[in-house]
Amino acid sequence: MYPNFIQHLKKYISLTDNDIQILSTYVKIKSIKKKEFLLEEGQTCKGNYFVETGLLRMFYINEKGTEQITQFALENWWLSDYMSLMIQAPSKFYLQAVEDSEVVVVEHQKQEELFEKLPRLERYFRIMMQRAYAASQMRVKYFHDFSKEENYRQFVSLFPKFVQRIPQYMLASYLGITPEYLSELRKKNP
Amino acid sequence: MYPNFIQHLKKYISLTDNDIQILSTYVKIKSIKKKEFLLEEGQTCKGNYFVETGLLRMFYINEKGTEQITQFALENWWLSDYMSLMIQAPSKFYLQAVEDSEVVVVEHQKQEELFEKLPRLERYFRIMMQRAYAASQMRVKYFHDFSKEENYRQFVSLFPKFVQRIPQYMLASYLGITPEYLSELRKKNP
DNA sequence: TTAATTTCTTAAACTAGCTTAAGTTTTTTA
DNA sequence: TAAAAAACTTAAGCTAGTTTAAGAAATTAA
Repeated sequence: MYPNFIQHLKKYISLTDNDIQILSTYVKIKSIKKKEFLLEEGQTCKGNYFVETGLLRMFYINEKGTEQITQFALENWWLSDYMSLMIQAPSKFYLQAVEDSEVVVVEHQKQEELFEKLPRLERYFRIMMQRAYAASQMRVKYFHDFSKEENYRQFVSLFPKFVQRIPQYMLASYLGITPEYLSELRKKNP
Repeated sequence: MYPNFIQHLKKYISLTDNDIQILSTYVKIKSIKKKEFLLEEGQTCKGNYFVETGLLRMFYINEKGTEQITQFALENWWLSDYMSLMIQAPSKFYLQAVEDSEVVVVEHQKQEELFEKLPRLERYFRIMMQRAYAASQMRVKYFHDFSKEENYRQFVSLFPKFVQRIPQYMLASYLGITPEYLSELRKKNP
């Protein structure tokens, strides 16, 4: 059903077959096609999403009306608008599939019940949130540290396979540069 | 001893007097003077720090040799280099007191034992990490969304009292602008 | 396999924010 | 309370990255 999800859980906490059985009644799997949305601006975020297969992006529309991508999520990553999810308030973000994807959904309402049944999951999610936060602390550093050009070169050399899975204008948006400037950088030194 | 810390915990989880007694054998309080360090570049981060009173900052030295502040932590906030803490590798960051401060220290070695004794703390830290990550998701948005000038005006109007506690060059560093440019912005419209 | 749509490129004019350098004001220390 | 150190200001010249506009190439749908 969702082998990556189960394997991922087992990397951080121990789970019996019975635990997994219980878990299965609290989460569901959802298939979404490329360009479909899990969340749109103005909606309240309903769930925390684990990418079983595929690729998601998080973005918002800025005041100029252009998409600003803030995150991607590949296989084995969690994605959500955690502020909207936590306080159950309308989101400014969109969550959308970049490729046809399978996601494991933990709905907000079910999450508390799930933690009561399987308190060990608090530990798993504590580790996930700490990892995500640690990554975002590093990202702030890179963001300040490097020029846009250096940021681009760094990204391409660190994640070459990922770069092949997304159109160039999405990479530009994620890096916070215009597609025109990215094009210039590639011409200069591909 | 650390009333803010205990009160903060009790906002998120229930704790008996006995729990608090156990807790007290796993954490310690540390007084640090203005400009003293909790962590310096090259050291491995040894603890997670809760600001009982005072004000801390996190920064690194960039390739031009200037300090780049990435975070501040006021009363009731946690601060650490979570990547260094998690993987116990040398840090690129400094953690320093901006004012004389009292911090509650949860040492990395003790943390796992503490979670075994008081598993409920996993929940508390899960919530703390989720809050921190949610805040950082919003911060990425503001960072992209606003010009440096708008970012400055936003910050000052949201946190006027905080702005009074830090020197201007630290605010400039946090906002990612030069002190000279900040000075110009203030002249234009204070 | 053609048309429609989406994505990418080129180049020139422009601007937000930086650099440099010198001077002034405020805070800390002796 | 004087001297030293730290923090802030001013202004001119500069550059990384944007904007605008038009066209070319690649995907997708019919």
